[in-house]
Amino acid sequence: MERLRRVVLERLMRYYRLLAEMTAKEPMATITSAQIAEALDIDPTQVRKDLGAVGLQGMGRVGFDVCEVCRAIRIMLGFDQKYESVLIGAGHLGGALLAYSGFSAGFARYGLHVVAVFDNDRSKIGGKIAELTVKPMKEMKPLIKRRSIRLAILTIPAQVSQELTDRLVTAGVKAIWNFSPTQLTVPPDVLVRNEHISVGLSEIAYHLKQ
Amino acid sequence: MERLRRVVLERLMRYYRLLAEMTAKEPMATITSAQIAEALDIDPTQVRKDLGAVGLQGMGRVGFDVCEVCRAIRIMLGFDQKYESVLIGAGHLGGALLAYSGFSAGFARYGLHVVAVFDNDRSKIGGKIAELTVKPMKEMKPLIKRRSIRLAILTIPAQVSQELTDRLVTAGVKAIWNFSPTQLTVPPDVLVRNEHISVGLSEIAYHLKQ
DNA sequence: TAGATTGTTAATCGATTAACAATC
DNA sequence: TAGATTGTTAATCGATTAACAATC
Repeated sequence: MERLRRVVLERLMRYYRLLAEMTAKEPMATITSAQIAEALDIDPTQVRKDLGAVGLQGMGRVGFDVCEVCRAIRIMLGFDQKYESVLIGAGHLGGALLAYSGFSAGFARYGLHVVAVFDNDRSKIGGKIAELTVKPMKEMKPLIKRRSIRLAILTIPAQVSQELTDRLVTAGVKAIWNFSPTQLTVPPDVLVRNEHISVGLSEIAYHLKQ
Repeated sequence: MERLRRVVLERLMRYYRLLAEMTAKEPMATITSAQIAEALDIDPTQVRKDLGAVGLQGMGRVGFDVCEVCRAIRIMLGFDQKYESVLIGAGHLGGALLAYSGFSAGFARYGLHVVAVFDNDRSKIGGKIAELTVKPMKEMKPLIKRRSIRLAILTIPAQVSQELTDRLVTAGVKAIWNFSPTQLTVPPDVLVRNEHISVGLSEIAYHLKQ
């Protein structure tokens, strides 16, 4: 099976969330590509292509089986597995993410579990955010190795994020969810997913300026 | 001048941040497209095209004047103007964004200022987050009209976000920075910028699954 | 001048959309 | 059967990259 591209993965996630939302409102057995396309404002052909890419087959005149679609996406994207992760940076944003990760409707339903929080700030170490005690950075590497953790979430200031990244990679981390507003350098087998929130401001400011 | 596309705006923002970061470390008068390209891992031609799109001209054998580049981007993207905005939803994420918006190194340097926070939750109303007092939703519309606010930041649960959006649009808002994990419907003159953080999880989970 | 860098045109690449036969 | 929907191939569109003459 060919490796799925980023845009496809993102659309699959949207389909998945849409179906979860729709079935929560009212149960439904099947859905057509046109219905999905309309709800998400994209082309129906695109939807069929994407669903085809995860091995799904629709039924002529009926559409796709909702349960099958959800199951296929869940398996293809890996939501059926459990990913333990560490959060680096116990600031406001870290706290917000941790709050989401905690309950079942949050990140947990995609398999993500934060098992520890680390920070350099002495005033934060020992404190609690969302059930977890903030630990000093020096305990980071041993814990990652001991629990074979492969994902780290970065919510620290830009200045220290590259140095931290190097340490995380050395410790064995294979994916970094980067909320620091900076570009990170990593080996080719490590994935960095950037969530540079302020990038969105460019579009907003430009629109409001017009 | 042709309207700039989203990808171009996002890259311009990256150039801007990169230059801010680099000049903070050590002052520099000029920079080449190759230097920018290498730092951000993109093609040098792309950089020259983008800078050309904001009216900049480089100098043969020298590159671009750093100050000129920053100034042109700042003006083109509208960072030199001031945008008053309201934050809807006084939860963890709202608090995190507000914390960023407060100080000078945060959103303020892009012209964004949050002037009020609203929430439906009675236990939150009257409380303070980052210097601002949380206000009840019914005060939202009058305030938006009175101060001619054109931007709203949405950090509320998905269930109520469409209804809130309709009210915001009626009140006169022209751009919505949407952190709710849901698709919003708005008139064509209103911009919605989605920051669906969990979309990033699709890429991460897929990578870790391999 | 020689050489590095720009600016621009052309070529490539990939993603989206259109068309339509196959299917239920 | 008739008609709606899929799955696939072809066409379009846009974005990225390559090539190279012009410039300082």
